[in-house]
Amino acid sequence: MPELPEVETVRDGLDRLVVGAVVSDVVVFREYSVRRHDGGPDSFRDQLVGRRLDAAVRRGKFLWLPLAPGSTRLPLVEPVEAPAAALLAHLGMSGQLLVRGARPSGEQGPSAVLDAGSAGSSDDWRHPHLRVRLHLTGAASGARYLDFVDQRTFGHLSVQDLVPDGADPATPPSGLPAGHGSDLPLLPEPVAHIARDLLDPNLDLDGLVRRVRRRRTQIKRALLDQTVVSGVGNIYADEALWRAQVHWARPTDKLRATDVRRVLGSAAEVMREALAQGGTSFDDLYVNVNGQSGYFDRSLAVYGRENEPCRRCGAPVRRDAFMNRSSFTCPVCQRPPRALTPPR
DNA sequence: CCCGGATCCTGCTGGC
DNA sequence: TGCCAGCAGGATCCGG
Repeated sequence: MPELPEVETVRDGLDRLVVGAVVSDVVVFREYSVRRHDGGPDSFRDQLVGRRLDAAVRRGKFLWLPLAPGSTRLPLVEPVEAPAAALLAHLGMSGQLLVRGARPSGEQGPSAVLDAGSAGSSDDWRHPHLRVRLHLTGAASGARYLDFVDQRTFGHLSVQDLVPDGADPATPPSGLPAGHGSDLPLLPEPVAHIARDLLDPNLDLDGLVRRVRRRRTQIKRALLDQTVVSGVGNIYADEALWRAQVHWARPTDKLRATDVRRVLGSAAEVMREALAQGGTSFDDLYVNVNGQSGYFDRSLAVYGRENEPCRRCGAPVRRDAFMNRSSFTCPVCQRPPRALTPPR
């Protein structure tokens, strides 16, 4: 499932392969995939055709490509005006953004084969779950299509106005890694209420610890609340809590600051490790822009490992129902709160 | 404002 | 073999 490391992997691929390209056409195969766009598929197309994809930016699990007036000519001078709109993407639980037709380049290493899934077929090959296709011109990589593929359709694309950061208007100055975007003062409107993520260089960690401890909920709920801290999903939440040896049901307002800090640090750590391995995938639902899977699932300590031995103490991993999904814990390493001592 | 549960959707899996 | 319930889950909506 795409969480922060997977989305960042995609962002990096888009940055390298489609930024600078101009959208020459848009085909929406499934209207539901642009349901968050105000005006529907026709408006979505109208607002993209002729515009240049100017950057690839991410916050948490949201990803966007700011739009600029289209010109296939390489700009000699940076545009004076900031883009007023962006193509916004959320991958949901099965969304993929696949770049097709790009030429391999020496710098891209083994990820440079960009036609995964289309070997032997024509350039117009369509994935069975293709929902939206952007036709591109002028990409330095040679990319011809940007395909939004999404089996379970929780993901979506839209064009959104860029607005000031609602939760954090006093944005620190720039000088940050290019492309990350935390130095950009404007966000797509649906992202304005999303908190900074744990890999954001401008994250206020002390403020986040205080904010978590002010809440009256369970620690895992706080971790999954994208208005508190973004980018963490069910998988990395369980992995982070296991590393920090904190049970998911512990009440936030009774946790020590040092424990909250350790949980957040573990989450950042596990996501950095996953990112270094190209993200997590259990099947082919998550892939990078080239259609290749990450390998982090081989490193998971508890998620999806019910009844298998804890990698730290050997006790069988326990699965609990949680928020209409699952939580995986080591019953020995992660002591449950007294109020919730589980049966058995 | 804060919290938590229901809901959207598709395809695969497992039980009978 | 076939059918259907259950499951996966991020963000949003809505009721308390």
